[in-house]
Amino acid sequence: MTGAAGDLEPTDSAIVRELAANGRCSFTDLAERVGLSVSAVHQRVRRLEQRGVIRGYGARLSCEAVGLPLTALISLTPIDPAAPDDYPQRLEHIPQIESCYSVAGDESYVLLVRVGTPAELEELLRRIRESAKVSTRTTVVLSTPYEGRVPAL
Amino acid sequence: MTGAAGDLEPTDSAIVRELAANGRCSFTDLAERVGLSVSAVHQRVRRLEQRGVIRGYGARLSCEAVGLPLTALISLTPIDPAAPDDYPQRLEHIPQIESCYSVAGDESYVLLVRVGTPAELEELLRRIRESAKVSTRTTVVLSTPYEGRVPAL
DNA sequence: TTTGAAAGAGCCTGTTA
DNA sequence: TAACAGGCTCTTTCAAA
Repeated sequence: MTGAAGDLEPTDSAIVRELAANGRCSFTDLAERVGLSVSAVHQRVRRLEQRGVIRGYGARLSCEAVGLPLTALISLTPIDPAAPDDYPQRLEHIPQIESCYSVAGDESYVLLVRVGTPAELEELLRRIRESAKVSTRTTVVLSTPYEGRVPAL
Repeated sequence: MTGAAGDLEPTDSAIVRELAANGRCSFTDLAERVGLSVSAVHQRVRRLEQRGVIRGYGARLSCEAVGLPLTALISLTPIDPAAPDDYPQRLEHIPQIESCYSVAGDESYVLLVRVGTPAELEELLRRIRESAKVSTRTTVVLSTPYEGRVPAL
């Protein structure tokens, strides 16, 4: 199946797919691949950006090559169930936290973190527990067969 | 290669940081921000790409806007412990799987998946169990306070 | 490794259909 | 909306230091 294109036109969908895979693709190439004029593509991309469909562009980095070879998933459980639920904000300042998901289940949040060494992970856990008053359960990532694949729109 | 942790030069580090945040940044802007000539920056970026530090570029998409509002984390446990461990390959063809992590702990893998509806999640789980001969434990993501933040190099 | 220059390619606005 | 045409910026490659 081609997947759910959501409320996206076929042309917009093609543009988004192309840019997701190839973020630095020129408008000229883009135009060729989706079969439109350059200015028409240009206009559509701007609209996709303004509508928030495209939130920005980024380089895909090799975590290892960049000094962050250790990835972990950290599940958070509030210690005081009566405390206000502002955990994401309390943790936002910690740069090692790449993603923060609010989840259904036994635990309240799952964090994806990147560090250089086990010692740094230990220190990070200490900071997380301290900053957010939570208990943590950590799942260390041993390897990453694939990650951040482009969705099939 | 050598790829050890922070063996990234300050200048390369600045370039990588800038491109991670701003993937479509022009070489001219990049040169200004890191204080180098355009051609020097150009050369360094090419080298970072060849060394695999920069693996590519992509548009950051809004999953909701793109028709994939439902995210889940799926933990995998092999049914037959004697079976060969080729689960990632067996699942690779399923486009709804964005990331696949091999993890330490009770379970063997954690998948991050994106679908449009609960029904699609149900169907996806069926396919995963079938394709990989695993049992699954699914954690539904209720909201995403933040995701894919740029690492602090 | 960096620089500056120069040719080509691509970007992007305003205008027309 | 989409195409076109313009002026202008950016990319990319060179020789040189």
